[in-house]
Amino acid sequence: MTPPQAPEGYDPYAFEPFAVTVDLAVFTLREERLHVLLVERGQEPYAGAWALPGGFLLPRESAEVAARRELAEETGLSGDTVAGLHLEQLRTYSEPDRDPRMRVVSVAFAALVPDAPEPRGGGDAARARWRPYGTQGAYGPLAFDHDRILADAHERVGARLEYTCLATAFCPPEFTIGELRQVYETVWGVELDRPNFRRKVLATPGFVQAVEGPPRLTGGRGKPAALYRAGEATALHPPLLRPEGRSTP
Amino acid sequence: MTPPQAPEGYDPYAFEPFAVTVDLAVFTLREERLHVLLVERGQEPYAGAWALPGGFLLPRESAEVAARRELAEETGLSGDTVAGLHLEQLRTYSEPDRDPRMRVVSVAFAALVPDAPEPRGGGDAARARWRPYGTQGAYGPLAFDHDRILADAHERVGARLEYTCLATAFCPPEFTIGELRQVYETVWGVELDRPNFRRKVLATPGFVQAVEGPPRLTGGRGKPAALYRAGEATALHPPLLRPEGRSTP
DNA sequence: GGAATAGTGTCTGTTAGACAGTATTCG
DNA sequence: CGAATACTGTCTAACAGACACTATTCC
Repeated sequence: MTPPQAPEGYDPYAFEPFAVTVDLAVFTLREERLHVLLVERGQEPYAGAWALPGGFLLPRESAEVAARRELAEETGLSGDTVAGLHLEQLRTYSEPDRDPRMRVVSVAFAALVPDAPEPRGGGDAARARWRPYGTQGAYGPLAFDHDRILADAHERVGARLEYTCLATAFCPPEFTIGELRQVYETVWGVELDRPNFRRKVLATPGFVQAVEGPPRLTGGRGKPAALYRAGEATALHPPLLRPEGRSTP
Repeated sequence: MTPPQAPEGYDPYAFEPFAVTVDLAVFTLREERLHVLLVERGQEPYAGAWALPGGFLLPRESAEVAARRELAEETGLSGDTVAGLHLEQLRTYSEPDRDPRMRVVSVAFAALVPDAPEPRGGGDAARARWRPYGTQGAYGPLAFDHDRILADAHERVGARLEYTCLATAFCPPEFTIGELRQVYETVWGVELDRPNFRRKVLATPGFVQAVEGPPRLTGGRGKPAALYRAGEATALHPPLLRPEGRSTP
């Protein structure tokens, strides 16, 4: 809400202040593996641990704006590039002790990046690295409750692939059906039947649209594949369900 | 995140403080119509306007705990009852000017209540009323950005009915298939084929389980219907899609 | 009996899944 | 040539949607 029971001339400083931050689970596909962007913490608490990128909301920023700003800072990508990326609010984490220093409420986002340039640029980006998803254990548990946030983000992205055209957000502007299938296979961790996947995608109006021009070789082997662009549709009807059949409870 | 770039001994009071609140979109079914719980504001801003119930997070409360506390306060329901209700985090609204008084970040929740006792009890509950959903216009626009939050909540609940067993949260502990169908029809605003709906529900393992005992008359007419309880499943596979085919983009 | 609701059975067009087979490219 | 990938076609079992029909109750 917004304070119905707040006293009339209530004092903004009456309560212990809350800090509000954004945390980002940024996914990309590199070498047929799902990768996530992590930063190494330089200071306590959790100094030396890996964490999701993120930061404070500035005084006149919404969480969405702050998330895009942080994304640009951490990846070194241009503002224009970041403006076109898929960014989706996940949920808000507000357990009182999630940060030992003070009360921090964090709005988590999931972002999808098509290609994966190694983070570069000044400042924050210097500490950011792409890490294969699922191997966080190799880097020790993430700082704060970021393991939980990351797991939630992965589950959400997997579920969104079923009902939306989100998969194209992982692909470059022009892509082959095989590359699109790779997105599903990599995120879901399953193998899909190639002919059936192709038929399903092409039968869904607005999912992809053919691109004129010469086909492209995939990995140097096999027949060159036709190219497609993302279509106008955002939702998938009927959905493209995961083989096993797990959904978001 | 949680401050990676915060200066080492940073001062929690350095920034203008953010207030953090919860807003609740509480739905119920009364007389075959979807109703939402609204409160009438007694003070500026938006004095006299209707608003979603909600309130500030207490210093050591998570958003979920605060939401259940507010729900109990506004409805007059017991803590035990509220503990069993379906409560789902929607998203967080953080536009800088959503509250003219100060910076307020609000975590919105959607809640589903099976029966609809008129709100009673002291304090806040006195101002709360059930209002038919879709007629907010008759009461003027809601305060703050609550029209938007309410619309988002409705869309989310509708989408969740497709993929989860959520519909049983609108029903009393024992219900008929017809009552369950009413939930879908009312929230979606469509008519469903009775035999097909029945077949689909009974064919989904874990959605409902039969209850021994005598059937119950529905509305005083027709054949008494068998009773069911909510099953163990939380997800619906395959999903029960809306006839038209709109999903969550 | 008429109206209303619960419940059963049946038909049909669509679709998902499996899989055989052809086309094109690289080494 | 073999291996790998793209693409086409076909078969089958399952399912959604439509709808006819019976059963049980209140008026």
